[in-house]
Amino acid sequence: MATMQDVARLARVSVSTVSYALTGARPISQATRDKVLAAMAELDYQPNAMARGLASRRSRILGLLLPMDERGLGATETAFVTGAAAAASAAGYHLVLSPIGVGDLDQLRRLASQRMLDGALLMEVQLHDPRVDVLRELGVPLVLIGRTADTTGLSYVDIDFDQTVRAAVGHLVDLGHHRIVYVNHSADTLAEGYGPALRTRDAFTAAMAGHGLEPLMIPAEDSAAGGRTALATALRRVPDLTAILAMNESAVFGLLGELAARGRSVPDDVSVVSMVTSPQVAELATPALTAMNSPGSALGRIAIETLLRHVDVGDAQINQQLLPCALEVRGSSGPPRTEGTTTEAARRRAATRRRA
Amino acid sequence: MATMQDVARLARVSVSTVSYALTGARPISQATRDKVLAAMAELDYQPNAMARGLASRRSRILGLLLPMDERGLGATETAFVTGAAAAASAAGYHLVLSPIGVGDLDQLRRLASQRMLDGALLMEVQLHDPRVDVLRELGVPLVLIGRTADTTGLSYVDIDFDQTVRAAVGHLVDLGHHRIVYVNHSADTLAEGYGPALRTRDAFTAAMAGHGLEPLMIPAEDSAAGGRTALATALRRVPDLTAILAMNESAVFGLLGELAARGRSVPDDVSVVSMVTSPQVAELATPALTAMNSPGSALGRIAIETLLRHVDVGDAQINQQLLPCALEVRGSSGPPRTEGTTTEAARRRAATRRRA
DNA sequence: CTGAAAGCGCTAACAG
DNA sequence: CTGTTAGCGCTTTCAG
Repeated sequence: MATMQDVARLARVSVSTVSYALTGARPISQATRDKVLAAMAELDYQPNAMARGLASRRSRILGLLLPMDERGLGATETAFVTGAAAAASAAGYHLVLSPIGVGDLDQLRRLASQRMLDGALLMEVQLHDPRVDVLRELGVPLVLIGRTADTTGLSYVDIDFDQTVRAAVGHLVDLGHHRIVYVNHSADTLAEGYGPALRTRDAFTAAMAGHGLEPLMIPAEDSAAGGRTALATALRRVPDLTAILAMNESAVFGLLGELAARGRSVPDDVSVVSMVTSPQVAELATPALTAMNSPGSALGRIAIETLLRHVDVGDAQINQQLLPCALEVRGSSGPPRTEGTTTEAARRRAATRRRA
Repeated sequence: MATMQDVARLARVSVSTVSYALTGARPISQATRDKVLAAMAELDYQPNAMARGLASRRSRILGLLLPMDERGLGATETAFVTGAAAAASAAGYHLVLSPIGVGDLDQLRRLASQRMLDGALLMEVQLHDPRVDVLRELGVPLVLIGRTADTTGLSYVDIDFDQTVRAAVGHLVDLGHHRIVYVNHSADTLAEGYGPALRTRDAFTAAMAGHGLEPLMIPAEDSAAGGRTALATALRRVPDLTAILAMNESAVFGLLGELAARGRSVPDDVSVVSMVTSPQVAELATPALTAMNSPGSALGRIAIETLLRHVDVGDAQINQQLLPCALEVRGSSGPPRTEGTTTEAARRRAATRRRA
């Protein structure tokens, strides 16, 4: 493994010159630079990350703090990670994913106080996220993916839930739907103050009001069973509902299953629109889900760019940015049946159609 | 940020004593150790990772090389990652996930030759995986998750596909099924030599032969559409099939959707068993999928333990280990209808049942 | 524009 | 059992 000494010797310059050629921290004559670069190439030189980090007090490592629950990473999160990794790599930084949630504060504290991280991206941010306090206390720059309750002095990028919900409701209303039910995350999740659940709830209420419609939200556990229960509740409360907006990738599958079991066809009897969903997941359902596609990789890129600005200049400008999801119409949404269709009639028709 | 000097001064010992107290690389009297520990606690001391890494030529970082395709991380992979992270953390190492696939060789080369990684775990290993060559050349210890074609001199942990397939087929045969079709990954994936697809194919052939049954394998694209197409093909080739074994989490959803669309009920008309599937995903389907649960977190733990052995002693013993998946019966498998039931009759009965 | 040299904070001989 | 000290490989003043 060649060192900078070796390069300097071969190029017949001093080590500092090699260093400056590498970092560009001070001007170098073209002739010298060429000599140095040639020597580096010949020796297949790669700077030692630890030595560099020790001397410069910069690890060139950015952490992506990524709580991993048993559910895994959806395609949405993956797109985010991929976008972030590409942006970091382009800037000469390494992005390391650390499965650190709000429960692993000690681990985070260790990682940060060992000066391993030049900066951190927090995913799955909670309204009161203790990781923020830990990182601030240790002086590690950070950018949130999502938002805490109080975002003063914090940079973040997040989905524009308000606009996304408005677009989804607009799509359904344009199709002619009036009785639209919103299936959200669980009551516990709402009680915990999970931002996306709260923000979409409020956005749904506002969007429906804007169209002069009655908003009904039903919480659902993040599972197929939760979706089935939610559908039962929805049908009890609004027997003649014609559309469901869902913000719960797991529940939406149970919901579709239960709809089929009850003989309600999608989208003829009930339209379903899924929020913040990746194309890959939307295509898994039968029929494929009309969905609001999350801007995963753009979100990742912007987050890294913002973070690097903070890392490079300590007091960089705070950047708070929202990106909307784009509507992608697939098979699960369509115009409602004409008024007057009863539940019983619809069921009978569905059964008939199936036998045909 | 306190340094080791500060600790030494406060404890009235030399820096080397502090260092040895920290690493345990040489015996320390209890009294001295207590003094040092007290000083550390008082100063809230954390060793500087870069300095440590430079001096010891050990980064204490293990890389988990994890190609991220657009599909994301399933619950299976997540369990693996979580198990590995826990094991690494317990050993005082940091596990960093790097979204590096076989296409990002340059990035891997940089990471490794900058001496950032003490060792690496490779996921999604291909039969001829160039990452192995890069790491070996650079002297970075590695453990495979999966297997290359030639595994001499390589440690790996992998799923015991042979035993897993045998157990799945056994389950169906015990229920009374004879006409069992195997839905695998795509033809392209097979042609590329993707290990799990090839190994399960062969295991399926062997298992069926063991029961005196005819094996039929059908490749399917990794998507819902692929599953629908595969079902159509399967029914064309074996109109009276009673069971499907699937090794394709995406296709299995399309397959179930198509089965429902054709009025074949699961499991009454057709039993479905999904291989190497996590409980979370299995529960998403309606009915919930009988599945072979992958040993994700155990796999991760064992992989890390093996890797650390290689890191600690350069010429550690090669460890090649296979873990089986465990059968978990849910709603998608059951006894077949009695012989003689025609497709038409089954469809009619299904429709009737649904209206009841 | 270039060189010399003083560290960065820690580990690991080498001495006792 | 403990202390002294020479690096690890690089960055960054300070001089020229």
